[in-house]
Amino acid sequence: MADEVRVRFAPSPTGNLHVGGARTALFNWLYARKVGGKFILRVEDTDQGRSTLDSVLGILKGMQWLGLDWDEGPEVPGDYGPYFQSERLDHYRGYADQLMEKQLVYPCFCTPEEIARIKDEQVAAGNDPNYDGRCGCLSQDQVSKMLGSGMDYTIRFRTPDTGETILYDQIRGKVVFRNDLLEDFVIRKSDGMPTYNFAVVVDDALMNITHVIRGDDHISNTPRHILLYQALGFKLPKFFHLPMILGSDKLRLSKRHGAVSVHEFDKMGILPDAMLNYLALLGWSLDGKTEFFTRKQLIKAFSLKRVGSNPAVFDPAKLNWLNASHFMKLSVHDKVEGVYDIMYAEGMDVPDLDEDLAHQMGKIIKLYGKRIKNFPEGAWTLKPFFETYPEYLTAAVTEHLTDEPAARLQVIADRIETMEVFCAEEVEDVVREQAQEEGVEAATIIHALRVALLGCSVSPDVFKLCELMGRELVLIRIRGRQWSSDGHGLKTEI
RNA sequence: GCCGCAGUAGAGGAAUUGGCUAACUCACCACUCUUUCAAAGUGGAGAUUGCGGGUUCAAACCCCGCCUGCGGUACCA
Repeated sequence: MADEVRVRFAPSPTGNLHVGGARTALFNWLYARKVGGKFILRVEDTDQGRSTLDSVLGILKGMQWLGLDWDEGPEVPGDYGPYFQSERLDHYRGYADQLMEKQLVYPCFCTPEEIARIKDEQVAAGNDPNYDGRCGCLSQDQVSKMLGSGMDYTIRFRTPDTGETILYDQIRGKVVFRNDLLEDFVIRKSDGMPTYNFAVVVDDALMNITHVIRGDDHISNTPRHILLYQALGFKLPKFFHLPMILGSDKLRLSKRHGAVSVHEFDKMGILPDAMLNYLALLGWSLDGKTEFFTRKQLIKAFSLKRVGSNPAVFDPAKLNWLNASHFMKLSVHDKVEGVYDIMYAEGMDVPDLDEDLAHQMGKIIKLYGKRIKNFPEGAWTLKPFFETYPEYLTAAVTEHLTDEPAARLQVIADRIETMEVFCAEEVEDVVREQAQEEGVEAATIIHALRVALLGCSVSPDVFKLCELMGRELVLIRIRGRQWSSDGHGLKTEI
């Protein structure tokens, strides 16, 4: 099992699971599932000020919604736990001590203010604003004395002054960093917590992570990580730096661009599989042609070799299109359930979902076909079928339900009432006959009828609609109200 | 400022990695059919591959310079 692939997603709980994080998680998960490795979820909560339990819960929920199951992590015990960094302090302390013994790190007593001043001075002198490593030159005596006095201190890593650190990134290739440009960086904060740069390295090594797949915002931190791996005598994992996901203005994706956290997409009616599919297309492609993937197909097709290196703009329109493709593949049964859930959640007036209702809803959904592209749309589409009167759109009434056609509908209603068999074909016959008798286009009656029935001017075949609504409801809608011809919708209620 | 990454139609993104007219998808436009709408049919437009040089018979691809965006330069991750 020495060669087992182990990858991880390591979010910091400072907010909900967001598109960028979800994509990173997805690529790790896909790779693990593809090669039969392990996918680990680790919570990086070393920032005591910003980490919250709510965020942890939100992230777990987001992962679960997407169906990105982890093999080790919160709620899933494993051999490498705990999986919260705040519970792994002993490890960091142990390795920090080890480095201290080897003189590879040193305590730094400078306050943040002093550091800022040092850097300002350096800038003023025309140098790079790097910490000058002065505490690294303190004598043993001085150090013990200051330590004894109970002063706050951080621990800094002594970076080499010469040479280069080379990252062989599996996506970008060779990236060279000059060591003299790296300042002695902090590995432990004065509150005793490790910094990110230290904790990732210790944890990735201890958890036997073989492939580090993360956002490319970490690429500049990687030389620090490599130096730490070397200092600690750990074996280097393979690094993959994924391109960023940007907003429409090519700026880092944020709330300004609309929905960014996965639960918002859930609320919009995006299906988890569609979200996964779309996210996969951001930075990865199979052949540039295939765009639709089920979860299974994605696992099968995915390859880190086909991950690109240029940032991608998040396009909600394409997400919606892809979502509709996934939605269309759903069974009627699934659509009914999803639509019902939303109707219920939205407080629409629906009876309990029994077999009859499911059957009825299924028929409507089938009739609407591709017009319904997601659950919320379905809910709003079905709503009028469960009310006495729909909401009448003024524009629709004004256009199609003026006095004349409205009057014609009353005649139609009378004929509908007396017809022997109430069905689509019969209603259509009646409407067409009526149109012919009055010498008008059937379309004008059809349009009027549609608006009378639904309140809007868009729907599938009206006659089939009638059949689904049932004679009683159709009559109520035609006769129950009068419409104002001045364009202001309803005039009176009878 | 310094260091790093990236730049192919509006967006995603292909191009056997030096070789045909730079694919394909979304978005957009037009026309058609219809009972309105539609992811229904048909067609269309949109790219000096960021810019400028160079190497070559041949450059999206290699070399040099520049520009732009982003990231790092934190006791954030």
